[in-house]
Amino acid sequence: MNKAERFDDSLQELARLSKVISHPARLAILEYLAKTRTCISGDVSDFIPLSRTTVSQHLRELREAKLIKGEIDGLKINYCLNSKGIKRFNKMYKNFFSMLNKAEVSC
Amino acid sequence: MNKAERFDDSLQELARLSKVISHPARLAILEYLAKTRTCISGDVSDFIPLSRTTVSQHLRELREAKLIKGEIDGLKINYCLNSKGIKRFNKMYKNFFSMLNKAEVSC
DNA sequence: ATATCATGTCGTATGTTTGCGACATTAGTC
DNA sequence: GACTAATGTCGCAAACATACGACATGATAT
Repeated sequence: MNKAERFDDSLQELARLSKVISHPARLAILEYLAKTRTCISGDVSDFIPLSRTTVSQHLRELREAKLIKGEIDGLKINYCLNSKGIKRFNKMYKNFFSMLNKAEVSC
Repeated sequence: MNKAERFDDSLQELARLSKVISHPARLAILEYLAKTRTCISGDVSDFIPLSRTTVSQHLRELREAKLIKGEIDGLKINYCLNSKGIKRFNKMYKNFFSMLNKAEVSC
């Protein structure tokens, strides 16, 4: 039933990345990491009103999408924003939307 | 089980809009409308490799998110991009990501 | 009025995401 | 080595999204 593969690669990737930021918990995690630039470890879950398990899964999705990265530091893991991945996303987004914005609209 | 309401309004709205563009069919529809600036009616479904029913549902989501609008013209409906809604989305997106990009990263 | 065309909505099957408790793993501490 | 702390992974249930056929609606043409 998944017919996504019928579409263009670039559309698919933008869709995939958009899906990653389409959950408020994941946006909240990104926001939190932006604020605490010292990339505090997984006590992200103290800040986010969800169980540790759930936060851990959201962290994984963000990591897999390369929007954040985690560095092991003994027992803890320091998560922080992955500027490279974020820039890549921004570029794809901009690309798509500048196309939309340039378009003439006739109704 | 939906705990989304625990999050900030602005995060929720950005998440909601991101979800709308998180499906390649919906991106393809936006791209198509950008190309055929004459906002051809629902023969969008001839272009998109999905059934008319499914396309109609995707159109509705785009409409509800104010990314496109439809104008009834006799029997047909002319869909086209809703620049206002698109700009609003762009603004929210930019807002959020400029915050991320300004953030210092220390790992 | 009835036939037809362009659309939309409903119902439903199947797939995906979310949230979480329970268990597993791995690093330091005594 | 046994203990605890910080994480991660598994497995399941509930919710949500996707896709589509079948039916409903509404405009226009004959």
